[in-house]
Amino acid sequence: MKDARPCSIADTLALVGEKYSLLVLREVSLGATRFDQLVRNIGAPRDVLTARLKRLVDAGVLEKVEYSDRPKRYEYRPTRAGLELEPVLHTLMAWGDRHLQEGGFRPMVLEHTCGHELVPQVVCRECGEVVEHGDLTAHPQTPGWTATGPAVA
Amino acid sequence: MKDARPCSIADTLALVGEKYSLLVLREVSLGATRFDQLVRNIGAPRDVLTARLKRLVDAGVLEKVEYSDRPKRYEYRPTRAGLELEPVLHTLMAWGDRHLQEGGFRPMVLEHTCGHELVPQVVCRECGEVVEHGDLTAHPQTPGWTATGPAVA
DNA sequence: TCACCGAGTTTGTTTTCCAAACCCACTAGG
DNA sequence: CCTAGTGGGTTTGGAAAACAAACTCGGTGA
Repeated sequence: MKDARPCSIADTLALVGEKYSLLVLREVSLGATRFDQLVRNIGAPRDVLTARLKRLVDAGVLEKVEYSDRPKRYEYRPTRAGLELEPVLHTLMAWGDRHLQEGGFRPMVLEHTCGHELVPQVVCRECGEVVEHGDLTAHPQTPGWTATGPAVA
Repeated sequence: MKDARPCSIADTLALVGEKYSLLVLREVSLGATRFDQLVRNIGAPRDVLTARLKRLVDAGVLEKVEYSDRPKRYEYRPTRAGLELEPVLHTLMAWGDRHLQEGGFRPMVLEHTCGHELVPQVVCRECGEVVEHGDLTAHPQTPGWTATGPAVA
């Protein structure tokens, strides 16, 4: 991954894009914050999960909190930054619900305080409109890069 | 990944969550649709990229389009389903811009048709409110599962 | 005393990733 | 004709990561 386009999507994925990392975020958001719960609910190998948790804690997305000494036991809670990844989870869920669940099967429904089932939608903060592909123009800010690739190549 | 929570987030990630897959979507959304462009702009090994493209085509997220016979050459275009993954990219970008780019460095700015820089936000489609963590309640629809794990364990 | 629990760590094997080199069809230049 | 270059891959061989299962450690409860 050298000489690639500088991009905050790639940078974010470098932190939370490894296998299981976003599922860890899903679990801690739902309140399953302990190691064995994570192993069971995600189905990840324990050693891999250990590595992911360490990385997420180091990145400031989770914090390791002692919930018992004697024996020492810890749980993993989402930080503010961690909770702010929920929009990513919601857009992934929305896409899966729309394109993957044949027959309308849904394993989980999130209810919004407004009383309805949550159907997440991305809007422009400025004008409030739903963001469509055709409504966007890319402006590269890195010398040598254009929207479709390196300018000097 | 056996016996894990049934979940459309996990299902979606199983399709597009492997390393580089979402970056491929980023590139084709920006108009870089050819193999060598993808290799250069993403920085992925060619054989891995080949595997990802095949998977994304099989999943119906990309389509392989001939743009020249003699010599046969193909490009990869996002399908409608592929373009509908853009909200995922936008929320990843928003998080990275907010938490990762110290000093305000930005490699790319997306301009919305409203004339402002795009700052993506997830809202509830029903009421239009910005979705916050505390405003959600999970309703499991799978027998044996609750919000925090298996009910029968 | 013995079984059990949570939270990992260790072990040995299977997969995947990776960079570099190579291949093939074709085009352009000399 | 010979050679170089381009686009879109495939092949090769070694390094890294994932995986399941077994094990460890501190402590509890019967």
